[in-house]
Amino acid sequence: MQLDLIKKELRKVIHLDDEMFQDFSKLFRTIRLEKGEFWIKNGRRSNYIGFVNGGILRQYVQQEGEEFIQNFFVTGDFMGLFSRPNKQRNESLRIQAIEVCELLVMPYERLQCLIGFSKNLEQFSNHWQTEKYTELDQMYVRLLAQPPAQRYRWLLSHKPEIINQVPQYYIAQYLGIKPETLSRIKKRG
Amino acid sequence: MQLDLIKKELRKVIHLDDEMFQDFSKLFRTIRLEKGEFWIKNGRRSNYIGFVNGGILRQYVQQEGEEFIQNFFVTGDFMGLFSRPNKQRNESLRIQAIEVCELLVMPYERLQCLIGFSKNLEQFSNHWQTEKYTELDQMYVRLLAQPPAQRYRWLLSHKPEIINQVPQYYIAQYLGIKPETLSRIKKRG
DNA sequence: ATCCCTTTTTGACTTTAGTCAATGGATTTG
DNA sequence: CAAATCCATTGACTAAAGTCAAAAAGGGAT
Repeated sequence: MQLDLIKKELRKVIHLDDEMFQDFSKLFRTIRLEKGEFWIKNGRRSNYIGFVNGGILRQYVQQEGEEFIQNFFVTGDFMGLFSRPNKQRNESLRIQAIEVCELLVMPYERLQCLIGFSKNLEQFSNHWQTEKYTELDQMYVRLLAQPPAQRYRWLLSHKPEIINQVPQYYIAQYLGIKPETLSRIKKRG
Repeated sequence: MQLDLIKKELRKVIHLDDEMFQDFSKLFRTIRLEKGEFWIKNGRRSNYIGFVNGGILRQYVQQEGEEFIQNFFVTGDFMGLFSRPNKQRNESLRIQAIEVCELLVMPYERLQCLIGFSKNLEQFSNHWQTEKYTELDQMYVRLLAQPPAQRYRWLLSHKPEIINQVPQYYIAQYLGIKPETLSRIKKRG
């Protein structure tokens, strides 16, 4: 099990000595998702939090036959830090591997338990909740205030890795436009 | 100071006996905002959390001369439960009283301190963070997936109090459309 | 390389929301 | 009360994105 990446990501946020990380890492296990497989299906909330150790996933909902992407998870992201205490799950929510992915997963309850023991992990949880909220809030304003072409330019300059790794019709679903429109935006510049 | 409402709202979420509430309530003070006054201006994050004891406010950003409303706060809402640990503040964020408002406010640090002592208040904080995140997430999907007319109908059936208390051009700013368009939507039904 | 399948691009046309300007209603102010 | 102001509505027009269908471009597999 390759744990350098998650250690590095955790250490961006909290102090975590090797011994603590040792304890922490014992609770993880690795799973592999093939392209097209789901981590979450039909809004069924996962009992696990997950760390993307490699690959890329999309979180989307289906409405009237169309798919709308809320978020991408790329290598180095944590998934599910918010999903747990959330009662009103969305039936159509799915998280799907866009390409082969390796995830490190841990039952949510265990994280809760660890957090109970360690002030550092509580920081970690708080940090990520706030982080995710802020991110969503900013995306919201973008969607509300900016026309498609600007949203695309933002994505281009702030998340180039997504544009490189993901088919264009997914990008379109993320930007809230049709693939044809995205194609035309790219053409105009 | 009229505290029945906040007590009721708190008790929806956590167990809080009269003695605890007594302690808690000592830390609040009341402020009155006239119509048009700001609780937060230029993204300057407030050191206070606030409870709307009466009235209604709008949270909005300005971009290229236009205003976009992210959220309304109505009687019974808490404000600022997320704002604290948030470094990258948005310069143009404002929260403004749409009509005369009465707020109960408390320094954020004191809440933090109380949370340190009381497991219940930690629950409270967690509950609200999750609540707010979920709400925003659902609004996001609505904005991404639904056309203006559907978004209006949703507002009509789920937040009628907003439609009743707020001028239509604010509703339009909230729905991401122009007032003229909203007018036409209403006409068609 | 060719074939097949998927994705992207392109074109013509339709639908939808935005823009600008004018009108009408309601409320406030002198 | 009339004048002024603010907001909502309406109409004619423009701009933007969606739709549908076809063509072009990639990307594997054999």
